[in-house]
Amino acid sequence: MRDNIIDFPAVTRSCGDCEWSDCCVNCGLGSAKHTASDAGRSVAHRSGSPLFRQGDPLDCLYFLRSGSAKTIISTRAGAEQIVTFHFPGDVIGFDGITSGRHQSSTIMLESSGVCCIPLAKLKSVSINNTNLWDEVIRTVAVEIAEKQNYGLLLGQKSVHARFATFLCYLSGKYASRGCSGREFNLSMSRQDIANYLSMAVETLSRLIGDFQHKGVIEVDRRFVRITDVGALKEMAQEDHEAHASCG
Amino acid sequence: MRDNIIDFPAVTRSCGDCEWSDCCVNCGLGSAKHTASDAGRSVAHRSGSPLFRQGDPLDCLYFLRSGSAKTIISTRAGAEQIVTFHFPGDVIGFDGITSGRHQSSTIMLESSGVCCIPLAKLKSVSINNTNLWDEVIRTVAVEIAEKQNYGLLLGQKSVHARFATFLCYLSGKYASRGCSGREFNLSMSRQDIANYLSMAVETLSRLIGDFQHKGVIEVDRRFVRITDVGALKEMAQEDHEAHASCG
DNA sequence: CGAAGTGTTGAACCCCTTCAATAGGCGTGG
DNA sequence: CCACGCCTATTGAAGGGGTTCAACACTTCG
Repeated sequence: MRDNIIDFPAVTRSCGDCEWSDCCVNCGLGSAKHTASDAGRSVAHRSGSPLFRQGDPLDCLYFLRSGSAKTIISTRAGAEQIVTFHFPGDVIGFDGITSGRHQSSTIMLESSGVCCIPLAKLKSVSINNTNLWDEVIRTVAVEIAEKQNYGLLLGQKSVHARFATFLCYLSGKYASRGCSGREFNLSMSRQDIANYLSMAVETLSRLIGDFQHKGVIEVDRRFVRITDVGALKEMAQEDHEAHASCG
Repeated sequence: MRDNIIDFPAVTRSCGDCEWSDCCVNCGLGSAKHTASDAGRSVAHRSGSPLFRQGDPLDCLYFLRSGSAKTIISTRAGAEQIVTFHFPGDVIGFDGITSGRHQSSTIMLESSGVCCIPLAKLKSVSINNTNLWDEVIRTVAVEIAEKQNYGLLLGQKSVHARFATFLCYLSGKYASRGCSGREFNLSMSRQDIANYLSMAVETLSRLIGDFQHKGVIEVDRRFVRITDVGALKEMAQEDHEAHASCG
């Protein structure tokens, strides 16, 4: 049944065909016309390889063309938290602009294509370029709104609602990229999901079993099919106080 | 002892003397010279009054000149979470730009002065204005980084570390605004703090007692004095695993 | 003063974690 | 092909951090 699934690589953004092409050093449309071979300069990253590490100097943002990634913050105490999952079209690295150093580490979850957007060039181009300016503001506004909802997720929701919200979140991400929002393959491990949702992996395992038992989802390894979208959305709205008793 | 405290009103940003004055409708420096009386158009808000509500149409951002505010998200289930506290110099409302509607509600915590920054004007002015462009990017980058740390706070830290982090956070906010980072008055209630830190008010009460007993802080109603900054910073770094046993 | 709101303290409970053991997938190599 | 080891995932039982419930103290204001 997995044959029907359109994976992200199929919706890869081609170089030069994105909102940021005017300030992209890879496709270089902003400066001069390049040959097709230049497109290859878009850096490919393997699964597990870091795009940048917390503390690294920051002189460019990154546009994720294909694949997926996770962004992690580490505390001095050694605790790590995944604070964002990235999908094609995302721009990564805004958090470190003020200090000039990355405030977090970003690790690829699969083989991915990434374009580099030098900050200096972004600035020089977006001044005088209304469309790019709009895109910058739109991008950061989405990021701020998402991180705000993430705070709500961690702060108010039960583990049940957290997992349901996560599935809805993924579903939306895939759907908005032209893929099926009903069935998809997870690009991250259980460990990553549990960390992102701030719960033990064991709890996540139990939740998956629970959701399957309730007939809301079907899971086979990293493949997920949402069989009852309505019920899932409802579960995502529950908070700590209001638990659904499902006999 | 509270007489020594410099409250935020003392560091109020005067109208026309801020990075955003070029696109401010209140001081209006961006368009034409105004008389002193025009400065009064900066809206004053009373404690408890909403600046905007979740779902309201968004056509301008808000610059907080004086006072303080809290931003809340409500779920359909009725749960509410304070996701940000605002202090003078903060720009409020970015999260709703994409949808054109506010994704959250902002309520004043005390009598405050607010300037309105129309989005359209912000855009038209920041095009071709390098300083304002820098300020916009710097502002959103700080907001993104802060929200990211907030996720880490909720996800990884114990209630102890959460409260310690909050005190360090407030201390930094006051210090960066020219006030004492060692002693200040809280502008928010215990209820607000507990909600922001995702804990019961009873837990917060116990923490305050605990911190005082350990000699790290002195608290008298809304007045806080940090007596051991080093210890506080150390406590802020602890996560769920590593608890300091303090005899 | 009395009522309402805010903050504190005590004790029982519970959601989730932690610890521990088992099962299953996958690459490697015999 | 199967064995072996490593890693990921699942499942069960016990324990703990924080919540919830309840009562009390303090402040504020009409």
